[in-house]
Amino acid sequence: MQGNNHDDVRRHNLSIILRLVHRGGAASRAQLTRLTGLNRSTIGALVAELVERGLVEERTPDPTKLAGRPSPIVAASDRVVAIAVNPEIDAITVGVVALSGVVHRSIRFATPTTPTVAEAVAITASIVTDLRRDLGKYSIIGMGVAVPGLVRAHDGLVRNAPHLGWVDEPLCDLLAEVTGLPVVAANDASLGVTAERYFGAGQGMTDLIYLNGGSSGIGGGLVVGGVAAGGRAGYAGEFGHTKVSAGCRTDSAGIAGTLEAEVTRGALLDVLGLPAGQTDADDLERALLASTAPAVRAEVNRQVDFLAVALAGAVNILNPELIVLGGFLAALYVVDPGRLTRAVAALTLGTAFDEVQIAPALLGSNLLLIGAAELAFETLLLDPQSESGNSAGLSPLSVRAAGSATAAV
Amino acid sequence: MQGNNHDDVRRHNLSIILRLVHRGGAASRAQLTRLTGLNRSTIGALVAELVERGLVEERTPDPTKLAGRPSPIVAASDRVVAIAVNPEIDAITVGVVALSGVVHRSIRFATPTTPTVAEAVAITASIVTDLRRDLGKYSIIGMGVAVPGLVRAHDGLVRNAPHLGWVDEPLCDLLAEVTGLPVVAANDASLGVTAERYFGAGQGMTDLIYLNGGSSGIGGGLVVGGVAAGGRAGYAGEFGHTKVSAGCRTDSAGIAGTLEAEVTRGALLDVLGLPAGQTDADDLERALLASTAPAVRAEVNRQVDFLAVALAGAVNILNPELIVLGGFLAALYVVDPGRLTRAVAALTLGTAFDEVQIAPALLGSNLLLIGAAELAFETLLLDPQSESGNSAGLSPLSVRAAGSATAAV
DNA sequence: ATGATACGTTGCCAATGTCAACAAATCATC
DNA sequence: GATGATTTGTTGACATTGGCAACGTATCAT
Repeated sequence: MQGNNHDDVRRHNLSIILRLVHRGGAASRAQLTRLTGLNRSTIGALVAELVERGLVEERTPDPTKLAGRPSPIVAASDRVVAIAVNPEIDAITVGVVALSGVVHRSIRFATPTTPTVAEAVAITASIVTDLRRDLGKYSIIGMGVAVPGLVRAHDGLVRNAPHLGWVDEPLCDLLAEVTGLPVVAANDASLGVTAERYFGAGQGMTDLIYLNGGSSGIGGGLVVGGVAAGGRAGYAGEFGHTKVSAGCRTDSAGIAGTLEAEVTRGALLDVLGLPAGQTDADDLERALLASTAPAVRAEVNRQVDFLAVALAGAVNILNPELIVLGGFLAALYVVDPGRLTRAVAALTLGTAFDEVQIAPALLGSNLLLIGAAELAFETLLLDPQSESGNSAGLSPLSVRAAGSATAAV
Repeated sequence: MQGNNHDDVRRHNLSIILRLVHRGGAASRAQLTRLTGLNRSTIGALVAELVERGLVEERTPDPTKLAGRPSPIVAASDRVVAIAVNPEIDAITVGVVALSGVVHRSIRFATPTTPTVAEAVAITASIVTDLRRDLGKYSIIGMGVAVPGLVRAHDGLVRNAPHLGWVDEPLCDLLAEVTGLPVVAANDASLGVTAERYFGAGQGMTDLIYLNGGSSGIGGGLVVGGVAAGGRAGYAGEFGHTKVSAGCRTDSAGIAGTLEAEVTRGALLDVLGLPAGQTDADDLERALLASTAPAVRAEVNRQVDFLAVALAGAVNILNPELIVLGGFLAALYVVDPGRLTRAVAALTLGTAFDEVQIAPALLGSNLLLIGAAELAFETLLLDPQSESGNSAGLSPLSVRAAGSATAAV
């Protein structure tokens, strides 16, 4: 059933070390020795191989104030990068994320209309071509795409992205053909939970669920037993269609009484009297916190109570350590944390589920870029001996536009 | 974070081979070579070690009708056994299950009243003592307990078994002390899904959910991404408390409108006019299939529709390959498969979830024994080099009572 | 400057799976 | 019934890998 090993040992050990410095940040060789349980000499040899492959760099030790020979710091390379892509209804965002976790670039290309697949591919290809010119010294591992819709895990086919109007589009193949890079795609919320799990609110946890509230609905992802759950075909995490009421409001799939039908950003904006277009998640949160209007409070309470039903259902089934809320759901939680916590507790098996925590998402606008890049890195992390990317290009990266700066191209 | 390996290679390979012959049944050495991708000589050496440890046996080849030297058949031992225990409200069932999958014994000890923990331990200890006398030639690996309630994964503490009235009982420790065997416990429904996954309706699947309807409520278990999901503390799978209606009937936890409140065996028996005590799942299924009364049909439809809400919620979140229904839920499904299938489809994201299948549980009365034994075997399967049980006893096992025979002791 | 401590480096060793050559056991054909 | 083809077990040499112990090295404390 499962393959076995001889040189798999090496691959596995290289994989573990690369994962540790990628996800846990830089670590000394001595720390790696303790974390892995491997011998000092082995760690030395393994790190040497990773350095030779250009995947990690060794720095002179930090001043540690401790006796003994200082241990070199091993850090994931800044030069090994993945391209992260996130198509949305009004823009295509392309990011350059390094194995070290640094987001070198984040380019948001606004589109006048909702992009078709062909447009999205063309725009992405154009940005990538420009980036390659700038990214001379960098090694591009591959491309990860965060799609707001159902993505078939098997081949990255976009089965249905309702808000983009994409149905059965071979996005991965198209992007791979145009860019020559290996391309992987997944649902955006599934990537969100990956990002939060490794770099955000869920660090070190093995069982967590993530719900994101966007302008077009509610999606999510889950990690079960340390494994990002995709389900049979990669469609897992559709929390938005959980039935939470007997009401007749319907969601985007035409199902009545679901979480996505009852809990909406639009209803919050309406009751606050805010315009839909220019209000982002932070604005909404501020407005909710500032408002004392009874109508606002009533709507918040109504939505929180429905959210609690969906969360309680998931908690009873999955018994997670942590529930991470993103987008406007985070705002809903922050406005009245006690109400949601109590409502969930009332609907779950009391004492047994006391330990469940709820937290807002930590990663902001970079969430999806980090998640998509992580997807692209996964191949490399699984087998650091595989051909490590193709560094094609000319000049070094200029330093502008680091972080999550937004720039038209 | 994760340990690494040197001799781990051997352990891993031994583990894989033992798993293959345990779960997939006997296989020839040639088949093992293909399945594992290992070399013939390696398979030879590994199998030899397993034979020496008494974990597998080699038989002369079957007549294969093919050219070439016949390959010896490797089969998991019948002599290596686990004790499986399942306390219920009116009986304690103890089974002897071999690594080969054979259920050597199944002993149901009826109790006049709901057993306390002390009684359950005493009864089990007494049966095990008797068994040991009979099981001379057998090697007892350990004991697995299927508990109808919440079991903390960490240490096997029974947090809350409402129908037995057990709260925070260190059942594992008590049984281990009395019998001297390593004891592991888990929720009964979680073990049910394990059994169905390896030996029943879900063979070879990586994403499935299992719901069991018993006289005292609805529990379940899930396998996500090939891993049996326990959740943070092992409480995952409590499907019974999913909210499915706005009604005010309450479940055993006092929550209104849940699956367990609306979908009950009792209501079916009432409408059928059957007595609660003597009707088992098969009787109920027969009665439901035979009845044409409108009231019965109406109640079935009502329950099926509520069941669909809970299943749809789980499907949207988990995107499983298969839903396995056990106990009276299987009866509910079999009476009108189309209705449940259609109702679930209507509440999930159409096309994307078309492939979800629903099936009744395959394993009958042995389900929990097999699941509990699997739990006990897990240690051995993970590391076949660990001390493989203590064969203490005198005379060989008499051949009576194989299969699922029920006998008082 | 000396010692203690902690860590990297080096060479040797043991364990394990692979490989190739050979032997064995079956079937098909004459 | 003998021969060849085919498939598989067996055996011994081999390569790779991590562990280990001894030694060298870099820091801190006195």
